[in-house]
Amino acid sequence: MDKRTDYAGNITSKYEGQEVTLYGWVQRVRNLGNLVFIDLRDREGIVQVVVNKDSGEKLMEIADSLNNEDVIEVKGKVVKRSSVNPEMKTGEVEVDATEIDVLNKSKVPPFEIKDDINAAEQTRLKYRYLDLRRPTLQRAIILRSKILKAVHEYFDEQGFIDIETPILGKSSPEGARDYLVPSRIYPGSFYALPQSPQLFKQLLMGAGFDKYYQLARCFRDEDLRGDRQPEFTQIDMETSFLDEQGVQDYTEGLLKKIMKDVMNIDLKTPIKRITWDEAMNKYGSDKPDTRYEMYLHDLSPIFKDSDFKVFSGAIADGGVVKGIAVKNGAKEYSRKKIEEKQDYIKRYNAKGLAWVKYEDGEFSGPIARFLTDENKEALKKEFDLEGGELIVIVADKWKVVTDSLDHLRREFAHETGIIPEGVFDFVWVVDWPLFEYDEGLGRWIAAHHPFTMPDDEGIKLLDTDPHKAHARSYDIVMNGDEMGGGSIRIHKRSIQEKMFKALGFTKKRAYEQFGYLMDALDMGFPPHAGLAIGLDRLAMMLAGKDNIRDVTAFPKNASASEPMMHAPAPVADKQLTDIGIEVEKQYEDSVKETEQRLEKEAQEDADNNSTWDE
RNA sequence: GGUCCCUUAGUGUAGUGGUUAUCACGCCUCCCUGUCACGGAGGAGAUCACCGGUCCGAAUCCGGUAGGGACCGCCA
Repeated sequence: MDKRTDYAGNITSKYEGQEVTLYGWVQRVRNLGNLVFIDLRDREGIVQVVVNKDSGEKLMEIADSLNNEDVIEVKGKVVKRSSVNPEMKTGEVEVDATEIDVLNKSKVPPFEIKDDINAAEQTRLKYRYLDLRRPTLQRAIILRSKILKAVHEYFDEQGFIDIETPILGKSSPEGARDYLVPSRIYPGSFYALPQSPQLFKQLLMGAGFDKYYQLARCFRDEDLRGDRQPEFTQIDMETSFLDEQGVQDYTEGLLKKIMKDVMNIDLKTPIKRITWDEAMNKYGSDKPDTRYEMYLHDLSPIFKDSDFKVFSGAIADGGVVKGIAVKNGAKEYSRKKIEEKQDYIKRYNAKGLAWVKYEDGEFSGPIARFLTDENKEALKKEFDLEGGELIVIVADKWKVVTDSLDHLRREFAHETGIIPEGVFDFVWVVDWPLFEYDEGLGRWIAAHHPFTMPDDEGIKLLDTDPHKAHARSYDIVMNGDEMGGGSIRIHKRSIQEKMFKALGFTKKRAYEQFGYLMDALDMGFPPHAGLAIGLDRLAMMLAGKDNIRDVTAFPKNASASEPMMHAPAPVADKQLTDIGIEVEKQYEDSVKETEQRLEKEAQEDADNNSTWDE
């Protein structure tokens, strides 16, 4: 293969007059009879190749025979175009071809390789290598690579040491479900893939490495979402002898570099801070979108004695009444539209959505008649009403109210177009509770993880009233999405033991699970703290995508399967025998079905496409 | 574990009981020397996901299965 002069997408006027050799894919052929234009595409962009009858009959024949996605080598001279295309980076020039070699023909692809397609997720994933040819995905994957580069550079500059931790680890019942890996040598025993390298990185502090970082693969066997994959990458860091401020400074330095190197944006630091309490009260969320206001207002004082039992009753039952005012929402939202939202928030267990409109000095809507003059004045004052607002109110248990209004706030903001574009608004959420109550399990669990240091007051509370304790933890949030989080860790055995006790561990179980950690803490373990940033989500936000799959080269679909290679898939009986595992009877049928489906697909593929003569 | 939704040429879609199953892009053939979402003329391409039921008649209604999507739970 001859040496490529440059990427097709880089052939600008600086190559004018030069003979060039290019490789790439045929994006499009425009055949005008005795004049043929070929758009040649590679990862950097597109350049126009031109062939006409002066180029010779043979070249015309080749040009005429080209199909989309054929891979070709083009030699030719870069010349000025007679008509410039200002839309293209390479639009001032074109390549007057002297030679075109077809390196590999392409069948007609299942979808076109261009940005504005909307092929089904399934099809895109099945032909992922084609999907990844699309410029928008190439840009996203390249952007991700730039983030990785900035991360490595930053931590190296700051004296951090990149240390790999095991992928085959030990299962721990805390937190998310583990992916288990059966052991052949110890049939019946299992490794677990790490949910995060949490304990390893702490132990590395114990080992004296002082500043650690890693681009760590993490695995969680939980249901997927648009922003959640079963395997993902964390930008993981841990430091010794630093408090919150120290870790946050490093984080801000990192984010500043990423924003500059990748986006060419100067991130202002220090990043503002908001307490967890304030975030919950003003935004209804522990990951507040701070790009716009539309705050939640506590209306409980206004309605606690109201004749409207929905409100006063909720308060009497220990709940709250909160609302948001949507500017210009009165005209925008019909009764029907509001009722759709009411239906939606039922999934957060909301019983209903109360609403009033304020227009021309008058309140209207279904609950307007319950409002006393005093209520009306109070609402005007509370929301600083100007006219034209839609006010929506939820009265319920605190959690239901915040969940519902968080959702509504985001949706109203989106729909009324008040979210500024191109803004990356970071905020630290600090002063978290140490524990949260898990309704499902019916017990208290660690809000962050069990190795998080309580604040000074919290350490005292561990003995008396642990669930009121606050944690020395912090999350970094951007545009309403959690980017990362971390904490000061516990570095003393006594506190760690109290923590396990408060979480309902028995001494026996704590030592079975984490004895090695507590032993380590007793042997000169330094105070330490750290943080992890979710790389995938950060890349997704910076790439302007709304789905994490678009910044992951080979993602799983929403049902945690991968339609190209077909993972997960049944394995040979011999493999199961080796590890001493038997598939339960109840799953035999579905395993067989899957096997048959995969076999059939492979057979059809071979029948239709194979060149293999048997 | 739960709720809701989807499945019609290669792709995206229209189609609410009787149609020759709609349209666009793509594909194929021919014409065309300045296109760049080229243009023009013509053409091929769909057992309407699968199985069963209701009906004189089903892409359409009902039930089931499979595959897929969104969300709640779960997950930081």
